[in-house]
Amino acid sequence: MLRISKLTDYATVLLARLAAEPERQLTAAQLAAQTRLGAATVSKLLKQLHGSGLVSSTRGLHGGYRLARPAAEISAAQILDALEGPMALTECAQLTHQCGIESTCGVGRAWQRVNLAIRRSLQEISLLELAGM
Amino acid sequence: MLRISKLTDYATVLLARLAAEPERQLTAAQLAAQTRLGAATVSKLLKQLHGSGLVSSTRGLHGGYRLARPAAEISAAQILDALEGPMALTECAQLTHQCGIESTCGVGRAWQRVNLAIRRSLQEISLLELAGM
DNA sequence: CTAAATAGTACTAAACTAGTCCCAGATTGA
DNA sequence: TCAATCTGGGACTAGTTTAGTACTATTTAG
Repeated sequence: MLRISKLTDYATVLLARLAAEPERQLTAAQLAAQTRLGAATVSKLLKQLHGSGLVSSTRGLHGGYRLARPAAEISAAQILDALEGPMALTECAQLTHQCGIESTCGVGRAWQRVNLAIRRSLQEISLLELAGM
Repeated sequence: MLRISKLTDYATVLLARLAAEPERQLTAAQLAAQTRLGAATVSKLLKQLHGSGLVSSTRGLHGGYRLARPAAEISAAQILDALEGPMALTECAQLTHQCGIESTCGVGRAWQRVNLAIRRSLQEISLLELAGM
């Protein structure tokens, strides 16, 4: 159903929390408590978000996470990219794929257009809006 | 990665084939041969497409499938709905869901907007275009 | 040195996807 | 009426993906 994974959804919730208090640095445990998600899951997600540059972190005692840049500068597309990799609606739309009927079906190319249209929609929505701010 | 399933992709290929010869009635076996997809899979997909009203069928000898209406009047959104059910980007976006943090997170509502934006994109693309016609 | 954090990796159970198969119902032609 | 050729509707299985957990290493403040 053209669904994003739960984890991506969770990640958005976490980012929204961070966006709500941009000056503070929140630990994974704090975020887990606030969102009622599993601590291990939250931790994993934050690592991933850090890996893709959406949040910055400080280690050690009194460490934690915060947004790497203002919420207004983080788009839904970037969040999806961070958690689900570069978007490709179909396998045909990926560069490496060879489906055998590609030359005759012409459908692959069309999905790419759909892809692009969706991507544009996603780029126009910022974390600010996702967080309801 | 915001991916549609292979089956949906296949279904589009099948619909494109049917769109290419709207006057003929093609059997599942013929379509399977033309698209090089498994006969059983093609059969299953066509049943599904029939169930959701995108193709019409006639049983018995010399039976087969054809588009239920002109390709121009079938949208990508309808195809996705037929195969993947009503689109909902997240579980939060579904009516029946209760996630416990919904009231505070506000994210669910935002995904619905994204949902809508994507849906509009999909509605504007017809099978005619998907088939490259 | 120790406690509190993040970083990284590995693992498991559950859910979903893709694909196949079988048999019942419908229609046609001999 | 009978047999052949279709679709219709399930059930079933293997494979893959997702969600969630656990464990260990590393960093830092006090």
